[in-house]
Amino acid sequence: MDYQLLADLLFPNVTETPADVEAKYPRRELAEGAKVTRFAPSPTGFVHFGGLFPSTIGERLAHQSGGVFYLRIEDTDAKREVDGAAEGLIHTLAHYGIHFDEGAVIGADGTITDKGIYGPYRQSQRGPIYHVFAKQLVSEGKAYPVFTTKEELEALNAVDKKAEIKAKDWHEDQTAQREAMLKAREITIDEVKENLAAGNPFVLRLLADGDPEKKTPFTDLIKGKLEIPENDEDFVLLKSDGIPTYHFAHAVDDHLMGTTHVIRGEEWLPSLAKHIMLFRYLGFRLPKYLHIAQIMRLDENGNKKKLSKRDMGANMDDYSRMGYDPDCVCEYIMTLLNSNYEEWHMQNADKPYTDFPFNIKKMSSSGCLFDFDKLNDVSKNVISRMSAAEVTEKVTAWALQYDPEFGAQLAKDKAFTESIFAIGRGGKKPRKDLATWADAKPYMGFFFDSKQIDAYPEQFKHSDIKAALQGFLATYDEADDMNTWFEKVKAVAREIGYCDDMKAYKQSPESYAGSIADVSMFLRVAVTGKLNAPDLYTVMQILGKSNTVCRIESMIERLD
RNA sequence: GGCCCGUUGGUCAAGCGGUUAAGACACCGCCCUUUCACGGCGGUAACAGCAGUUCGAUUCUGCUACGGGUCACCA
Repeated sequence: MDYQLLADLLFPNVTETPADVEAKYPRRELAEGAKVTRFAPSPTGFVHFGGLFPSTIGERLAHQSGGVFYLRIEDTDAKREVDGAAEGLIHTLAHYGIHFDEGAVIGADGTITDKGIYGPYRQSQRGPIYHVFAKQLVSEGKAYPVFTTKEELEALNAVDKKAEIKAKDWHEDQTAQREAMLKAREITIDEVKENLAAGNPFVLRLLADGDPEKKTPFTDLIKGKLEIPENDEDFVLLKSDGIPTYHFAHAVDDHLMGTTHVIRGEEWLPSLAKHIMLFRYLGFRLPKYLHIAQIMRLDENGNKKKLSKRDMGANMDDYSRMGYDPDCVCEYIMTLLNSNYEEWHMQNADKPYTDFPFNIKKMSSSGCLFDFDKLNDVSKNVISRMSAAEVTEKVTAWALQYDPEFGAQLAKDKAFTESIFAIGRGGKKPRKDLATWADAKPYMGFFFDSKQIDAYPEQFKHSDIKAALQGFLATYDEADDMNTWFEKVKAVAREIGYCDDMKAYKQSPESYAGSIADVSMFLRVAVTGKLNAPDLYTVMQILGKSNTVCRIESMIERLD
């Protein structure tokens, strides 16, 4: 077989050599140890949690080492592509603080443009580059074409691959595939000419020389030492439309773009042998690999399942809707990525997570379950450290978008709103009431809306409650300091025969009708409408005298 | 079904041949406290199983079980 002739027949228009292409993409000049990483999504939908994970790792590794982090759009499957998905991906990533030095970026006009000299950064625009290397492989006898008629191709595209594969008898199918593959390898120049003349499309397959009985030792930066069987499958390099498969694009692009570390999900582990073979065939140096474990969820039977796009907590845009701050989500991701992050953070509470010395060795090799409890806890901590002004701004912005009525109330008097969020904030032990911005309304909505009122516990006589409320109003003075205010509440308690000292009350609760705690509760419900609320004195101060008195008076009326 | 990866409390996880097997979340109890939140103290709870190597295995090896992934002209 004259391979050069075959190559010319298959790729008559390709005149460049690999060396020509290499010359256009010079090696990056980077400091020792600098890592070049990338995020390479296919634009088939929104960013999901499992995608933010590797991109965070890539961003950290690159930027922490003085390297480059770039975005490459893997749009080699036109059938699955979703309009606008690429733009959405970039926006969502930016929302979570993931910024790219290079690659496909949103230009000033809102459309995607290339930034950097290693482009194009959209694989659909790199066709000619792939063909140069494909031709090279053919000319070396390392790849060969497999023709189909257009009718066969249509039939192929019509079947539901997933369903078909699931129903397969594996053994039988693999034997048949193997036979077909071996037969296809024996194509002759004449057959190629005939097919070409007939206008039949072809796929280009790699001629695999591996023996699966032989294992190649391989070290993955996360999984550690692995043994992978050599590849013996003549996998597809170029699809019949001339577009490369993931495998081929991965090898060519990551080589030309100078990727030093490939970060991807562990579902790629089974095809690693293919990639190793491809890099060898092409004479490329293999990058380092980090195969990260999948994020899991619990299915209805209690089994772990890969967190898929439709699951609760998968779509990153849902987190915005639920009111999670991106900083909180990033923080949570860091705790999942590096087990020592929390410890570091406790000692460096004032530093941003980007100061954390991210370490590949600390990454877990097994998949973790997504845990909202933990996310909420992390969020509460992050938010508790924010200033009242920051919380005000963020809650308002969130509410304006997702709860406009509430948002308008918050925005109406910014200083008032901020004074509410200032309660218990700023000290050594700040309150932790909010995990999400959506928690704000149940927490402090009573400042704006006095219609929701909790019922008083049944054991208290309305006459007592009423007497307490009236007694309080009789001496209430907004100018009182907290101690004076509380002394007055105590006096009210005594007047209605309740104990004004908790220690004494606990000694013999049966001696009293109730305690100072109950009197406080009478007032709290009247003022806030709730059994539980932040410090009552402060609430009254913020609410102001007329509001406070008005609420108590209307409660007195209700009790009549 | 073949191949690959994984398995420490409910969850996330330290550990890297000798430990009373950390810590965080969740849960429970107590304390603080006019409620809540915060904070403090304490508690329940784990090395999947079986062999082997070893003076000694959570740690090394093998097998089994369970879980996950993959086997497309998808990524």
